[in-house]
Amino acid sequence: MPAIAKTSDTAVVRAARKLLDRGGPAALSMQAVGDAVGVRAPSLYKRFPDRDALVAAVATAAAQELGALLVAADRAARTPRAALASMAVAYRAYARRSPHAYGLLFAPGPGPSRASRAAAVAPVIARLTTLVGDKHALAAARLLTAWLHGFVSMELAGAFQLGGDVDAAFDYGLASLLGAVARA
Amino acid sequence: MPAIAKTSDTAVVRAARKLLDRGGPAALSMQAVGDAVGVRAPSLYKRFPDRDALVAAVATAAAQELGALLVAADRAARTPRAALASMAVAYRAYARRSPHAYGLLFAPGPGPSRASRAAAVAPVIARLTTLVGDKHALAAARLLTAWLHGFVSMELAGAFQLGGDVDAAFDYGLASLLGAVARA
DNA sequence: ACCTGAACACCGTTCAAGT
DNA sequence: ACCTGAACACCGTTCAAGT
Repeated sequence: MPAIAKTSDTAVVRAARKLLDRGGPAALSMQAVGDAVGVRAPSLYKRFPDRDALVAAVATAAAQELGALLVAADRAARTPRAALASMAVAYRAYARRSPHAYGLLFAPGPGPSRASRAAAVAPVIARLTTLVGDKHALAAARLLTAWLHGFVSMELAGAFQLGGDVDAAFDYGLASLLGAVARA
Repeated sequence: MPAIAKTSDTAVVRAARKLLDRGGPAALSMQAVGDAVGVRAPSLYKRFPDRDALVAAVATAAAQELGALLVAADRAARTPRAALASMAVAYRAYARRSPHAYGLLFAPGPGPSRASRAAAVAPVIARLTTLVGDKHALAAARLLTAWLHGFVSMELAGAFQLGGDVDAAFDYGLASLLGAVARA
């Protein structure tokens, strides 16, 4: 009874992510993932209880990836305000670069683990704490992250159809919000 | 060749919406919709080219429904600022009452018609025009609607997991934004 | 003009059987 | 311990045949 593993959890998640990036959620089928890692679909159920669990693992990896990018953007900035602006730009860039993976983060259905989602927002909360104080940091973080998520998901959905400069709208929104929270 | 129609476009959309409300997108299957209107699934293709088109029709109806609620909230208010606050509350209430229908409005995949989506936001833009002037109305509308959409979709996804009062965070965000746009 | 049953290709998932 | 083929129930969709 040798029991040779032909693949691994991480290889499965990586393959699933690639299929998602290339073709959206519908392309992430158990059969396609199995093909990509050289295994039949039923074998995947030894690693993940069902498709939702696999999708959730992809979402968790995406949340970690985004969190790492925000940390990097935060570190490269010199003032709290510049750090928040830099994280906002990095956030939007990630969503535009990986729209399907981003779409998993706050969608109904299988989502990232609580820990990974909390970790993704942690650097934003940390900066806001130094900027507005403990008392308002959480509410301010929710204001900023809600706007960020709403803006990029509307942008990805093509909901900004009334013309005008979308980049300018992003800058306007960011400046308004940073001004508003600094004043709180 | 009598050709008796057993159902109608509006009855199909209504049945699809009910299935969506009750069981989410997965419950909106062509077979279930056919059962609900007393017809076999293939007959639905005489009315809608495919499932996405039917879902888009449900999304369009939802956008019109939300737009009408915003207009009503707007009309009941006495000042531009009160009207905006009232529309924001009505917007959130709609999303919480009909989360699956709301989820269609800005999601990837089949969405509402451009006209219906524009109509849903029109009362917000109108109020902002009187409040901040033509020049900033569009950017201000995008700030407000992006925050609204982000807030309610994060709330629906259960993304506010760090505790605190979510209602208070909504009020804080709304007050901050109304202050920010009034100042612009 | 609309409805139907039969068929096709594709899902996710279970499970007994292999090594 | 992991992998497989076969099977099941369910999809969306097409199409020839009915009235």
